[in-house]
Amino acid sequence: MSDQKGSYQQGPDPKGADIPRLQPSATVSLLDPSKDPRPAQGAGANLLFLREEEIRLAQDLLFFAYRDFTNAADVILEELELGRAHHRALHFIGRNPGITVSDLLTILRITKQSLARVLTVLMEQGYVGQAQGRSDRRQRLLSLTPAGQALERRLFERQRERLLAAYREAGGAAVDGFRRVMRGIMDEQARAYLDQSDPNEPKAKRA
Amino acid sequence: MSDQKGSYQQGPDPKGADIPRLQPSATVSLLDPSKDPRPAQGAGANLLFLREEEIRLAQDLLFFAYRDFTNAADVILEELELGRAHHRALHFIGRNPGITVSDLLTILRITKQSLARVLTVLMEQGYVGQAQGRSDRRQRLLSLTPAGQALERRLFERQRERLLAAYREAGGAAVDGFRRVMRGIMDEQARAYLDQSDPNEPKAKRA
DNA sequence: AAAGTAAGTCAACAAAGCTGACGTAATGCG
DNA sequence: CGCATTACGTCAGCTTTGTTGACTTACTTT
Repeated sequence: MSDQKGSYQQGPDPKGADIPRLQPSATVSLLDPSKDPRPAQGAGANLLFLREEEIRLAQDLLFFAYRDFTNAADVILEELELGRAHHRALHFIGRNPGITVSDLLTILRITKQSLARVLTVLMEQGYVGQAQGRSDRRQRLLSLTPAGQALERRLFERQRERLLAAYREAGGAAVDGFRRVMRGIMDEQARAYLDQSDPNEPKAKRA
Repeated sequence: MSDQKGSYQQGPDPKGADIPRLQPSATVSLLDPSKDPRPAQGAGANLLFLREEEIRLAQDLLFFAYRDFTNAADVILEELELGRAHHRALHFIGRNPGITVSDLLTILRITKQSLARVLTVLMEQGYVGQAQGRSDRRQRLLSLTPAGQALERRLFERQRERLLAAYREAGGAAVDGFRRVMRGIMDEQARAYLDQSDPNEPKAKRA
């Protein structure tokens, strides 16, 4: 532990080289509880503390959670010389077998040319297969080959571990809250996609 | 507890506009409930459905929520010819005034060279200022100028709207769950950073 | 005085977006 | 039928943001 980062010297440093422990002065000034503008309202039972700091914390949460979650699969991707873009395509094709190219584009919100780059590789390597649309033969219906399913599963397992641990730690009620908030953050379009994609949630089953 | 988000009607086809409505057959086959491997465990009232589908849903949630959340600030960034990387730097400098370059690097997990690129612009445009470290004069302590604070606030407001709406919709309990799960997803290092950064939260961890 | 550390910088390269311009089937409609 | 439209593919070039590697310049530490 020869290298003390910065000029802080306080207590037992848990891990020499990881966490930037910022100057307490700086940090504290930012979060000074004495200037907590929280109004002392006594309305409903579960009132929200919609202070600025709460929102800023959420920004942090999204950044770190997303970063580390996506990162979980990188080890595998690297050894196969694939990138995250490939993983994303694999994921959504796996979740929507028989999806058309244009539908996939709409989900990913990237251009045809960007998708082509990853799709070409995935097909060349035998992870994704095409089939001509039955009703519209211009369409190319995408799906995972057995190899693609296997790869997707390997990638999935890595992320699953993380999620599982987080879910266990947080508890079932928290998981429900997590889902609700995440849904609320995304666009209406994405919410609609999820509703339609998961026949469990929308209790409207059809034939 | 289940949030009945209303059902979508199958009426006119979703052409062009937004959501790719996938072939029901394809979707359903993926989510066949008949092969639900959910174990009949009895660990308390709120047992978790740790089925595969739940985890895969979370993958979707993270993708869409992160995408749309970060996207919220893009309009402003674009007119200033800045990118998301600039926003990230601005955010973390704003949240940690007086942060050193190396601490910022640790938080962002990028290289010095990558950071230099955005930091140079931010300083040239007068959004970020430097100060020599007092105890260690090699350090450059970064902080937002008034202009930087103003810009950061503009960006913040856009994201805030989204979060606020999501928080209101989901309710206070859900927000707490959201935070817990998000914390659980990220690395220990990131959790430690958050704990140390926010003197409110850090309490006895994990029961 | 020597070694190590914080920060800056040049140069080259990679991943994954983007726009623009076309080409080719297949579909749909007047 | 014939022509416009649509779904998909592809070439070419550019942008953003990340990476290595190789130094340099100040300080600090030993």
